[in-house]
Amino acid sequence: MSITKGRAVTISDVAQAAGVSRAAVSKVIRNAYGVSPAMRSRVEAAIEDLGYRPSVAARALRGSSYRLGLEVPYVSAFMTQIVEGAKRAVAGTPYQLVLAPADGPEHGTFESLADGIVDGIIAVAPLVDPAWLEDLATRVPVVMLGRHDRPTGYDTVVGDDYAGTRAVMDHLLTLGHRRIAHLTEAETMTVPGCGTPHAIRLEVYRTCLAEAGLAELTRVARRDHTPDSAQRVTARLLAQPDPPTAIFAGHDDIALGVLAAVAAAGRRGSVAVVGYDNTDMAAHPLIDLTSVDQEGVEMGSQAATMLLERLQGRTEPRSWTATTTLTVRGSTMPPAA
Amino acid sequence: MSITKGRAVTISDVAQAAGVSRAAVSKVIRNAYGVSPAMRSRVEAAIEDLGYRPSVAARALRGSSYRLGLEVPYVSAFMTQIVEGAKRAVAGTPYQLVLAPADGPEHGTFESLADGIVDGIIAVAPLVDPAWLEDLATRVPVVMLGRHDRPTGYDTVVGDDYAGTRAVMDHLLTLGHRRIAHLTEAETMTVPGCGTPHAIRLEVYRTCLAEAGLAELTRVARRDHTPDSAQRVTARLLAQPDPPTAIFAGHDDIALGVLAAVAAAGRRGSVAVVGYDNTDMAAHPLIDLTSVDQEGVEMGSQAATMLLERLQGRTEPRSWTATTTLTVRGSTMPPAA
DNA sequence: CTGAAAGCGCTAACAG
DNA sequence: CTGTTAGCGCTTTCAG
Repeated sequence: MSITKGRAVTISDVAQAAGVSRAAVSKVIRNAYGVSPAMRSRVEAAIEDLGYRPSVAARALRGSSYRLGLEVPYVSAFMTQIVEGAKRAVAGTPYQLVLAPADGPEHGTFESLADGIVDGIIAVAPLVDPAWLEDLATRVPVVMLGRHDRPTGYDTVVGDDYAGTRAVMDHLLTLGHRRIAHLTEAETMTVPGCGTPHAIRLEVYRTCLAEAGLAELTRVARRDHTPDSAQRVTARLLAQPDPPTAIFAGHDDIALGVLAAVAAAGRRGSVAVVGYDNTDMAAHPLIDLTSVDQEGVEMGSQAATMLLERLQGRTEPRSWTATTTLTVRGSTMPPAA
Repeated sequence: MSITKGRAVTISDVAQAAGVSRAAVSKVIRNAYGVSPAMRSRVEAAIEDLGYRPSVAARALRGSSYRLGLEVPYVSAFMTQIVEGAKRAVAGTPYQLVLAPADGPEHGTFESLADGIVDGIIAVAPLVDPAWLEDLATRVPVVMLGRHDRPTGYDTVVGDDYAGTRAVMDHLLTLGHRRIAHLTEAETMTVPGCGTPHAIRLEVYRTCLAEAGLAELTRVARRDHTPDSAQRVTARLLAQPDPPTAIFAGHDDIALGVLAAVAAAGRRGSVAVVGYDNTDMAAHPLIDLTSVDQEGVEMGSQAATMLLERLQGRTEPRSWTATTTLTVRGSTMPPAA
């Protein structure tokens, strides 16, 4: 790789160095049909020599950028799983993965992000308007991760939040808990019928309690986006008269806050806590959190694979649902006598 | 926002709809000089109406893409801090942050990532060849995060690994520890003199022990990239004759593995453990890890700010060093009697 | 099998 | 103050 000063080397430089036309170079790069072996090797030598790299911008303008955009609403342990899976699926293909972090709690920033410079988009954005996504999907392939819609224009990858939540509630009820609280995200994330995972977990939580004849013991708490919110909300919950004997957290990050509050209240081991996502921390012996595994890595991998399929021409929508498994650990126990 | 089918709306569509030239539209978008208020509002209406968004690819080809690339070698809690800081610095500017995860432990993938489609690059890549970076920096502004070189062509942001490590060792030695092991990354990451944080932490660890007359008690262990490696290495350490009474982990993620192994060995509370980065988990009451804070969020913010300065024309290299603070928690105690 | 030419959507000069 | 023009680097017909 040679050291070039200033301006980047373009396809013209390569063509000149190899004594061929720009089109010829283009063909070599893309392994296109109709290049003589002799020319190919000459061009490849020139490319190597000059340290040429095709301009993504120019390629994108003309056709594809070979970039896949992964929109992440926030950075969390679960997102790490998704990213890991997507990385694996993309490895070995000519595509590169690019992450676009949503810049804050405001909506709509999604649109401006990867858009225009990627060949396809994986959206982990439970709050984007489905109609808007359908529109976007007419222009660029889209895979939506984590919502239970059945769209026509794009693919979806979801966890089985119904089964997962039922497993949680069955577990807690079987242990003998009756005062089971649910600590979830802000109301905007759980609007009934909006199809987000948290909306469904909440709905199933309610249903399960009702089925067990415990509807009046339903207790839903929400965290906000301030630091340690889950912890403070839990503390308040535990300080109430008839405090819950079990707390079902919307996901592991929330559960960590719950565990912190439980520990701070000196109730470690006597209040059952369940999380969701089975992140690495849940398995840590000092945390030892019962949690629902929903194959996060596999979800990311499936999403990326579906996107690649679309890029290869598939047009009919597909949907993939992850299997959930309740991983029981030390954070759940029967209610204190 | 109207629903467009298929092809995206271009600047020509807007120009036509507003009855002006494409150049006029371009000027409006960029707030450039020389547009009458009347025309401006007409154009803005057309933009709104058609749901026009400028093509990043086309802009990049011509000039700037308004994208800043943040190269992350791996997704971790510390990276989360960096990203958070960078996001804050970029908020309110016309720039968007884009993350490029290195695709695996192989080297060199860095180059192909954000490159070509971003106006500037923040590299959190301790293993990239500095000469190569200097070359890259002649073409696009670069801020290197986390390495103690004094380059000429780009900016750097680092933590004070000297002071941070000294604080750790002083703390442990003052507590009375003598058999202090250091659990760090693979050898490639700590090549002496290579300027990575881990190389320096290792070097200072050695120096401090030597200064304390304990050079022969130096014990360096390394984790590899397999899952739970830190945990297994720690278990081995603890099983040795004369096991260490304190373990200084290269960063918090390693420390979590150490804590797990210590807990598994039933030695919780009798083996001191120190981490680095002061991530969220370190502060969790169930983890309660003594750790060095190096202002991760501020580092990310500084890096992005420096990049923006470069984009505004600064050319002389700058460097910023974060302050380190040892946060003492329950994971460190005097050696067992 | 190879090269010439026409744009992709946008911006930056310049001309009106 | 507004419009015309000439590319940015690449891919893609279409002739040679």
